[in-house]
Amino acid sequence: MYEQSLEMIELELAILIRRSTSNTNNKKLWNLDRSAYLLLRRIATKGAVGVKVLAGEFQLDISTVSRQAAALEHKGYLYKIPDPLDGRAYSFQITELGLKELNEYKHARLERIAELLNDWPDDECKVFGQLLQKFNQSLLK
Amino acid sequence: MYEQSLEMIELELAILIRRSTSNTNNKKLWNLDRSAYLLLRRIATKGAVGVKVLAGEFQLDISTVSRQAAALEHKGYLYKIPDPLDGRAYSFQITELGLKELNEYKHARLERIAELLNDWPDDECKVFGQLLQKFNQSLLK
DNA sequence: AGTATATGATTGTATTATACAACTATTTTC
DNA sequence: GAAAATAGTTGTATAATACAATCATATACT
Repeated sequence: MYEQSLEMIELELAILIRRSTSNTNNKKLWNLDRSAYLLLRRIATKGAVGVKVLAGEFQLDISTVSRQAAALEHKGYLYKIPDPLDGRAYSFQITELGLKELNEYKHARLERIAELLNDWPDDECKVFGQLLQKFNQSLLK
Repeated sequence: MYEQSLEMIELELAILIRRSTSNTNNKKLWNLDRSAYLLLRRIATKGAVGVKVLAGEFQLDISTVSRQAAALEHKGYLYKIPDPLDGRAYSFQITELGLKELNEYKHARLERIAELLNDWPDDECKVFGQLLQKFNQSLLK
């Protein structure tokens, strides 16, 4: 009984990752994510930070985040602020353009997901969100 | 109310994909997946098929699957069977070694996930599995 | 104060997963 | 039997990632 749920979760997680990382379908809806989306979102909601902190939060290598942030800076979505207390350090802040892009992208994602869930009852959506959150929290440990 | 659940699902899905595709933590537990695991699993449970069918099922490009299958063949996990009716076509079948590898890997995954869910009540596990499955099905459309 | 060590960030290099395009060898259609 | 379609592979390019080396500045030690 429990074992059966476990197997189901195991399989469905594998499938979810598989479908979400194939470019074929979702193209720009699940792929910008992995790099830019959460980064922009993090900065937009919790303010400027340096790459070290970001890398810690995302559990990515610092070099990876450094490149991502540099790419976003290059696109004009982020700008660098030198740390006044530490000559080595910078933080990245989001620009107006970055905020605009972020909101458009988020909006597109919400629309797409709403479409997927359009025949789901409200309480299932609620539970699904909560369980995903709970699962993600467990992944941090 | 509904909007709030939607936003939560949207965010948590992004986080789940993010965490699952970083190499840092899970290393070999979420990364072999994307390529080999579901492929081996598919062949083990539903029998030999060619790359075209696999690519269709996984919504990947045929060339991608062709390389993945070739890699697994090279490792001795799969072997190629020429189609007796069509000189162009092959199907891949799993070897004893492939089956062994698949089971070990699956076992490791189940263990890891059981660990993550160890304090979840049975009914939450059950619902989580069902909703993941339902969501994945909606992704096919 | 001056050297050694630690730290924040970037850059070089390699790997993996992917897609698209070109190609080969067969098969199907007309 | 020629033309078109199809199964699969291989060439080439891109994106996301990690690890190692490096640079510049800070901090710690004596």
